[in-house]
Amino acid sequence: MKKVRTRFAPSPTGYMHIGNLRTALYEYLVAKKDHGDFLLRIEDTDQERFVEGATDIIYETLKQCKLYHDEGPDIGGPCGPYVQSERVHSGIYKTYAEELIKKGKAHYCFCNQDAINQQRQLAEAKGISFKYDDPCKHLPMEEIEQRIKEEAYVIRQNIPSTGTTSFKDEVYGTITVENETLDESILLKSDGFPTYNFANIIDDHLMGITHVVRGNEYLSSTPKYNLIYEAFGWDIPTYIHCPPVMKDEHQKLSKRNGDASFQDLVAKGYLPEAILNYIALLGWAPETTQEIYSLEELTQAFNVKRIGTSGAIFDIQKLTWMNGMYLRNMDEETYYQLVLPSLKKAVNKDYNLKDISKILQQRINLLSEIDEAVDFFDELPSYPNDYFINKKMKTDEAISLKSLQAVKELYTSLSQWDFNTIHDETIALVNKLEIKNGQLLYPIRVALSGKLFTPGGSIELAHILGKEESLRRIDLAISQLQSK
RNA sequence: GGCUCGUUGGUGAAGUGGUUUAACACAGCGCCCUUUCACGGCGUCAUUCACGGGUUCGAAUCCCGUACGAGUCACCA
Repeated sequence: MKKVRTRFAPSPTGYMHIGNLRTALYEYLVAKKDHGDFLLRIEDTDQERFVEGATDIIYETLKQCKLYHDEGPDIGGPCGPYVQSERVHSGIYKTYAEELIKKGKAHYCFCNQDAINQQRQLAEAKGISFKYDDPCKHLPMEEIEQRIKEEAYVIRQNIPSTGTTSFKDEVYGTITVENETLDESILLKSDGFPTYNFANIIDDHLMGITHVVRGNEYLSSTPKYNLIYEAFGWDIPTYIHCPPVMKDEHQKLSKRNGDASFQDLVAKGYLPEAILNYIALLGWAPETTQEIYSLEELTQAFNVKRIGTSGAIFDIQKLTWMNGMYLRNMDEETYYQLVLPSLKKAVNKDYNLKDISKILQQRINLLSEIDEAVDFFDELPSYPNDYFINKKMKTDEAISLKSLQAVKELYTSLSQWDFNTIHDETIALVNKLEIKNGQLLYPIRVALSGKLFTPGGSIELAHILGKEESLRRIDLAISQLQSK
């Protein structure tokens, strides 16, 4: 059995799309499940679409996701170079294209591009299907030899006009098409660069790729690939076509529509691990009901047979939930280190950031929520007296005022300010006043934070804020309630 | 338009002829717990698997057709 080798072959045209990342993930998983190799190849055969810096984004994304490749442009390997534009210089694509011509499976074409497009448009306008019947196929040998010296030309694939071509896909099953429906597409462009389709075949073969994982938009061109593999007598790789990741039921998720890229999500406070975990589940279902997976666990659990066939809509709400799960499941110290930079930015006064981190951990889904969640530490926001009214807690302004006055007295009398003392004394006060917990604690929390929602409860907040600041805020609340 | 693929709840999905009166999760709703929200717990949310036929004692599961959707038909990948 040959060693499994997969490749992620993106074009450096901008940000990393979610669908692209998922393909990379699946490629990684397919390889690693069988202890195979995962390679990175940059497909930059379209010189017009090349975007500066896009390659770095690819490296950076793979690194952040811990999808480490075994061979690639940045780390080398036995099948280099791993950038197609560099491979072009060695002339391999041209050599193979010419070999195909010798085998009678391809031909030179001197046709004018605009003329063909005109024909196509004409046919489309008439509503009839267009298939280009290339006159160059029938050119005499002498004429061809003469013209390739002086004219620009492309090399086109020859497709048999009869018969069918079938291929087996691991997720979609066996697909058969009539050869006559296949176009004789260009293999080598007039600038000497191969088209994606051709470069792909040559490189996959030369790099020993055993499993091709890609989007299902390639389903219809796969028969043409096979014709070429067969012409060369090469092994056909195992195909794994994946369903698309959708934005809604009609549109695919794409950067062009302004949909979130991996980078956007990270910037919004999503963890790479959570993003990866979530997208693994878009179009693939594990055998058990487990949903939270580390990359290692995914590698174990992954099974190509369980990739679905219909498009999956990207649900940001579920990702958000999952991100929260990751945050909550972290150990305290890891979480603290993670949020420390944001915390330092958001809290400038001298509070115990570790304590703040602790109360924050259980209540946040996104890193980007931190700023707003802890803004009241530095400065008490102004708030309306309505905040003291809560039906469920059975509090209103009058009860709150009374409670706060009692708390003021209690807090003033406390000689110790550790969490347990505050907790025990506060609860004792509740019992003494014969009221509900919420009737005392809810007003305290509002007074201390000036907010309806806070990380942590009133006792945690009082503890973190300190005696002096807590009393100051309670005083403010009392006078605000009295002045009404 | 031709060809190819797809269609289980708002979303991701399980399910491959009977044990499914369709799992699980997100979202929603309701309740409980709790010092608020959250977290956690519990309950509820598809009598039905796009639709119509057929095969079968029995179908979401097999077959055919229809509808709808997507992909592809570039010197883009």
